[in-house]
Amino acid sequence: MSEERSLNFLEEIVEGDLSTGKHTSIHTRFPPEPNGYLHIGHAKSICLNFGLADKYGGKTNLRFDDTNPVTEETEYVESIKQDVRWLGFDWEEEHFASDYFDQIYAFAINLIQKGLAYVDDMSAEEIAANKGTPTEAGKESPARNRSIEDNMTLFTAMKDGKYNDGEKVLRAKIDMASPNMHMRDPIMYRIKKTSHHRTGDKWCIYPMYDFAHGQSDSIENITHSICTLEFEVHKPLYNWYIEQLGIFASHQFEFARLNLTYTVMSKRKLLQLVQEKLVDGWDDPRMPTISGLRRRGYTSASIRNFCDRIGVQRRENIIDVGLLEFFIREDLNKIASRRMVVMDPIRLIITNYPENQTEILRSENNPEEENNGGYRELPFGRELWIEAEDFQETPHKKWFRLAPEQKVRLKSAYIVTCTGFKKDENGKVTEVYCEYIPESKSGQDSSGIHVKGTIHWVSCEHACDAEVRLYDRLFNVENPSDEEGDFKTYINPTSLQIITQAKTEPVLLEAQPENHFQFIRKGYFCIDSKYSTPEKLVFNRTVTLKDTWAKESNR
RNA sequence: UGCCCGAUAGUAUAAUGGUAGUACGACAGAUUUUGGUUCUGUUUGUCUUGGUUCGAAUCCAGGUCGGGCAACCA
Repeated sequence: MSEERSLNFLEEIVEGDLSTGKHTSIHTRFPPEPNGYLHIGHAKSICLNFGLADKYGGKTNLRFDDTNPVTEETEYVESIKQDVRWLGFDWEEEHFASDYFDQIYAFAINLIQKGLAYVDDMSAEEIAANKGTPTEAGKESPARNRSIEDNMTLFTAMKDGKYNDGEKVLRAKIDMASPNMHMRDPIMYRIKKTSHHRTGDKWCIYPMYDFAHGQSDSIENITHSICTLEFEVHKPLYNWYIEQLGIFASHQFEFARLNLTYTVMSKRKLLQLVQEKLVDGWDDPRMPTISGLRRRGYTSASIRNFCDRIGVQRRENIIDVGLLEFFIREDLNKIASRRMVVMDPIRLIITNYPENQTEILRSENNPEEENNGGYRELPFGRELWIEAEDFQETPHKKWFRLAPEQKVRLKSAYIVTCTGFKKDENGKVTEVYCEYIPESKSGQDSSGIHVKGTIHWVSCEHACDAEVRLYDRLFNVENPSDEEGDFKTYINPTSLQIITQAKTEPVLLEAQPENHFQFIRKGYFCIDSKYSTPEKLVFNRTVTLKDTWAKESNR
């Protein structure tokens, strides 16, 4: 089934480690900080970590990197778990860095007793000032040569809450002249008298990322600790702690994070959009979050396929958001039920069709499926809603929809010939008149007439009203973070268009939140899980159909 | 101006010293009761300069360009 693919660099590393016997099995982990919602960039990491373990018969843990109580919340923990599951992955073990606080504390004591850590009393500003610059060595703190006994006493006092935030820190004694800034006596522990979402007020000192992450990996026997490129400079420190502590040697490997055109991906920026109410929450369908994509109508399979296709490398990249759209169209084309919905309705009156007559026609659910995915019933009558844009008074040269005297097929119904139209006082066409050809009925057409155009329609008498939300990219520049000034000035003002009076065929009343639809000739849609009610349906457009006519007509 | 990383069509991604291939996009055509889908074809690329070699996208050296690093964030 699966095509033959060459190995990515992480797979090569894993295969190497397995074949040399360095490891007999592999263990990865996905380590989000619960301070925001997961986005498509995390999906790449999730697919990587779970995919790698799965491919080589290993295991993957879910671990929450919750070492900073100021930013973390249980709400985020729950959403992260839901999103990982929705993406189709199940973790081996669930952990929290906070579960290891006792052990990490013991690691700190261990380093103090080896003379490799000391309590510093300088302020944050002083420490920064003494750190030097990338081209200049830092200065050693006067506290650096405190005795082990003093350090023990002071660190215990820190833990016991004898000091306020910022008064003391525990630092590793490494090298203030290192060319790697992270090795210049990095901070291991800081005081934060803040309640933690899991440990409450048990602790008032919390380990820094660097003094928690590698140790957590080690405790869980993670063999391959995969993270993004910006952590590359942390690796020497990651290794230093593990070495000095003499614990299981996990190894860190870095890959380039995902960037998408017309999208921002940093949690900080996404949080801003949410807090400043520029979007409707983390799950706004325009957000690149997993929950946003889900609400928009993306399938988890399409996201997995996307992540698989973009691969993994160590070079910076920005991927065309069109590729994501390709994968969702590919998936939805196979599974979405076809329905007819008119978004900008005008009346089409079939003058030679009997008044008060209704016919029940049938139409295939999905021509891509076996047996057309079954059929649904479609009421047809003398007056129909059609799209205003499907009629042109003076047609474009390659136009093959409705125009005076032109013929068109009404999808799954009859061929009609346009005989006239009516305009209102503003010159807008409000009604189009036509005559139908009784012998041209869909499925039993004996008319011998072939038309180029087919349009969708909904019976006026049977139509249901619905709200339809059309989404476009959130930003109108390719790389908002690259532009001058505030990224928010590049928000696309028309990224959400709400159509309140769309006309739908009656079977859509049965639509369920998990259903995917193709509104014929319009795009893929789903029920909005947040605002749709049985009384008032609200649909989200997942993505448009490819539209070669739009290109042609714009020439 | 220190350290680290990277550079293959428009965007991604292969080729692991031996024919630069694939996907998306773009363009053209065929099919089509969705201007959708499907099918066919076309198009565009190894950052640069040297070196090693019978042979270099691949190895080496210099350059150029891009990214990261100076939070008591992760």
